[in-house]
Amino acid sequence: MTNGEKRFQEKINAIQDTMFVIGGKWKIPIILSIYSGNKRFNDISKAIPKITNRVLSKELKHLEENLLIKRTVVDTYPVRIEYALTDYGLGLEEIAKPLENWGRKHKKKISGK
Amino acid sequence: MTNGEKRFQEKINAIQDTMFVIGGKWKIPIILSIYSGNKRFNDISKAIPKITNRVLSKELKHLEENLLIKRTVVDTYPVRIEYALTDYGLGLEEIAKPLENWGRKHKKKISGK
DNA sequence: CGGTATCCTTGACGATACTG
DNA sequence: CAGTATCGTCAAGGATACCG
Repeated sequence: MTNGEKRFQEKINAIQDTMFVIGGKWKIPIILSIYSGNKRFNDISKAIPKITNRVLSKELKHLEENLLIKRTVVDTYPVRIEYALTDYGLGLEEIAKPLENWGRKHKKKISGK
Repeated sequence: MTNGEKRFQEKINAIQDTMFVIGGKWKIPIILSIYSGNKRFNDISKAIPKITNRVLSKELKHLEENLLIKRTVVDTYPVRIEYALTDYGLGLEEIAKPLENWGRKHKKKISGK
């Protein structure tokens, strides 16, 4: 494998790693929902049209495992569960912004303007 | 729907549009492969470990429909087919870079360094 | 060389019901 | 309130063979 090919493979791997973490239909919406102030399971759920409990639950776990969000049990009675972005999770802004900008541009382009 | 909610939905839509175009397992590798100099079907194929003809064929069509690449029939004998990024496709750099950078950071983070 | 055709597997996602 | 459990669907992707 040449040097160029090696750098090429590393690029691909890095991007596919990112895709694994934030890819799929729901991860970014969930992150944005929490980012915009929703803390509790049902609040996040309501903010995202059409997501089901089952899927939300799984995605939250995935995001927690990847250190992007933190789940906290607030010790009131009855207990509340709160989700929050970690500092690390806030770093996603760095990629969310470009993705959003590109999407807006693309829509115009494809719709023929 | 409040104003904040509306902006939130627009953000999500823009990002999901982007994901639709470049999401999935192979689109970015294919784009990078062409970007790095591969023009012909079998060259692109060889540069990307494990991709099958069927999948590559479908993805190339998808990318062409979204105006990111251009397919040209070169009139030699026998004819050659050449793929190239469009100017518009080159604009993907704007999102590929952040995705790559974030992926590298994330790998370190998760592997515990 | 540049693909199609067929068939198959898997995993993401959905619907609905239920629970501590 | 914050999820699980169960069952079902569907599309992305894979394996292999073949074609003009």
